[in-house]
Amino acid sequence: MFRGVSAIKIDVKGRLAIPARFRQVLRERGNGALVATIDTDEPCLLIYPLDEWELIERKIAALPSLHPVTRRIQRLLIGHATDVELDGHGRILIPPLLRDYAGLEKHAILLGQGRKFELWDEGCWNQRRDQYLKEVSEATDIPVELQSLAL
Amino acid sequence: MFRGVSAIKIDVKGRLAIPARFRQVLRERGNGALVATIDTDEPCLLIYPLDEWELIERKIAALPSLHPVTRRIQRLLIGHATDVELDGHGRILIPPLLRDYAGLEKHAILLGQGRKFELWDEGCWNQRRDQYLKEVSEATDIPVELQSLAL
DNA sequence: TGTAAAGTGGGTTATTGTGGCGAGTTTGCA
DNA sequence: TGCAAACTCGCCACAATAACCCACTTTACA
Repeated sequence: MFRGVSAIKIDVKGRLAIPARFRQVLRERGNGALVATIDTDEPCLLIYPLDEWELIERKIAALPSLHPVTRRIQRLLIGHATDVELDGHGRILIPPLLRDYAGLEKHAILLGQGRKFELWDEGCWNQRRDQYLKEVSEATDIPVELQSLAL
Repeated sequence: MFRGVSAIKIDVKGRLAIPARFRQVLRERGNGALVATIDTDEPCLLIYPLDEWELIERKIAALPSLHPVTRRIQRLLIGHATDVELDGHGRILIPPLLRDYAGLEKHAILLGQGRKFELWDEGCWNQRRDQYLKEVSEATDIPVELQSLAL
């Protein structure tokens, strides 16, 4: 499971270094092959190990493609999913179009999210995080499952 | 599986370069023979490896052609299907009629979509993508299969 | 504080993308 | 049937990009 938040820099060529603690695992699974795609709710990218992505892709592809919403999800997710690979220094190159989508500048935030990573532009993430914190503290309609969750 | 977005240019002669990462596969399957046809829902083109297209064509042809809707689908899909071939530089030539149908100008977007590609005019795609993103986030009638899909 | 590992930023080279030229072919028209 | 125009297609050249390699800085840890 991938955990934790890391501040990372993206160099002028669009490369970013995956934190060293994840590299060995990523190299063992699929030899450092990853897939980056967009998140449909937020301006951020999702990064999966290739094998993990293939599971999801199969599920998405199997959805009834006549249903307009699923058709759109297929277009967006599979359409944006791009293979990326760890280079000799544990870095990946984010394709320009995806960089644009997430508004990625020099400073980025990589969030471990269990089976995947989320990649945010730093400014964007700070804004969202504050907003989330605010929303959570103000929320009144908390699901019962959540209320019973002992943190 | 074909995946990922690529921004590509169409030259004045209507040629477009298939991204290099797909070429080898396309050459191995059917020696670079492809089929381009129209999408019946959206102003874009569908591009299949020839062998993949032949499967689909057979399925379409097998539909009960007395039914007016299938008759129309047959006309549209099979009628617009055009053989195209990778040239020495990995480019294909899109026939003028198909170019017009998809409103293809100089800047285009190629979307990998599993077993096929979709080819969009860039402006058109940007519009649609934003619309899809909006619709997906607002959608209420999400299929159960999709709800259970943990991204 | 010394050493190793990780992070960062170049420079170089190979590959890919793009536009242009020109020969050959087809099409349309007189 | 002959000619001109348009279209294809192969080829070449230049530009842009990504892959590779190396070096320096920073951090972590003994």
